[in-house]
Amino acid sequence: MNDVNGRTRIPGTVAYRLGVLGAISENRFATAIAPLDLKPKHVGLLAALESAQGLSQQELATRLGVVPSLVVALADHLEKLDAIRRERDPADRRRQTLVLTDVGRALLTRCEREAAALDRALTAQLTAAQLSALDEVLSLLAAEAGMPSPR
Amino acid sequence: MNDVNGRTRIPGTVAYRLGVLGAISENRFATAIAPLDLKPKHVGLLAALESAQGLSQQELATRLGVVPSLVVALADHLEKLDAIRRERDPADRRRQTLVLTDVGRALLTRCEREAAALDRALTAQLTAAQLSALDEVLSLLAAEAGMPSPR
DNA sequence: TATTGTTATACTCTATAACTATA
DNA sequence: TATAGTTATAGAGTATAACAATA
Repeated sequence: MNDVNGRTRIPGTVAYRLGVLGAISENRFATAIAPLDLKPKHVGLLAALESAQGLSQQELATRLGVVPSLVVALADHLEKLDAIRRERDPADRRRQTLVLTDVGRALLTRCEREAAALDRALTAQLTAAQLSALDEVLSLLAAEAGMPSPR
Repeated sequence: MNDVNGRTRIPGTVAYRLGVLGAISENRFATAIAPLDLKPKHVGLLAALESAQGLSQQELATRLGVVPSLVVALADHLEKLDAIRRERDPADRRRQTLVLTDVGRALLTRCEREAAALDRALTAQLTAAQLSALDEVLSLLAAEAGMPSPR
């Protein structure tokens, strides 16, 4: 597919194109949510919390594929926005359980709308068949890449 | 496609998945070429130079979608590796034309092999039909995203 | 006066490692 | 002694802005 005369041109590789496209997608999403004072990683944390309320920061770190100290920074910011609350686990007072507040849920909803709009713009030229092929292929690639998932 | 009960879940969006997948791809490529003392952006510059020899640093900055001062840093490093040479344009002595050396071409070839191997690993589970659908869809997405291309 | 390349500087993101408090 | 979270620190990467040389 990318080979010409047995040579693979870098800009034609799936890896290269995914990298560039991914950076553009993330940039656009970051721009869209900037007015909410959120960055993509914050949204990842909120989404992870929504699907599994009351995770500890360590668990979050694993799910998001980041280092625990980064979760601290993300949680600090989200707490300042009243989007989450930290609650001590009574059973083990070292652990802090993060819970989504109403404000956090509302923020997440607004982010979802932005993401949906971005998706529409991005996939505007795709037929329904191409769209479902994309969905399928992204899932296969994600599995192959061992993509950490907040789901 | 990503909507459940009229709600778009962030982790299901094309934008989100492209972002994560792109970051993973870039990381893997970065790891693969680290022994060559190169980063993905260096390879992007080499690839751009190969398809259009003798570009100025300004032109490169535009093609790569980065700021001119970053091209200086990338070119400094590549020059130290003897992968490129800077040549003053005799017609306009402010301009410096970057040219790929034999060392640079050899490095690029090794990067191409790494990229090809990465692609094989990434797309191992895809059928031929899915692979060509992916190719097509990536091109459409790239066009829609206004992806800067070193080609 | 405008443009090319460079340098100086600063900012964002994230990781590593040391530290505190609980266990 | 081990673990959850935090803090302090540092590094990579990249942008902005001031500057020098040339047009």
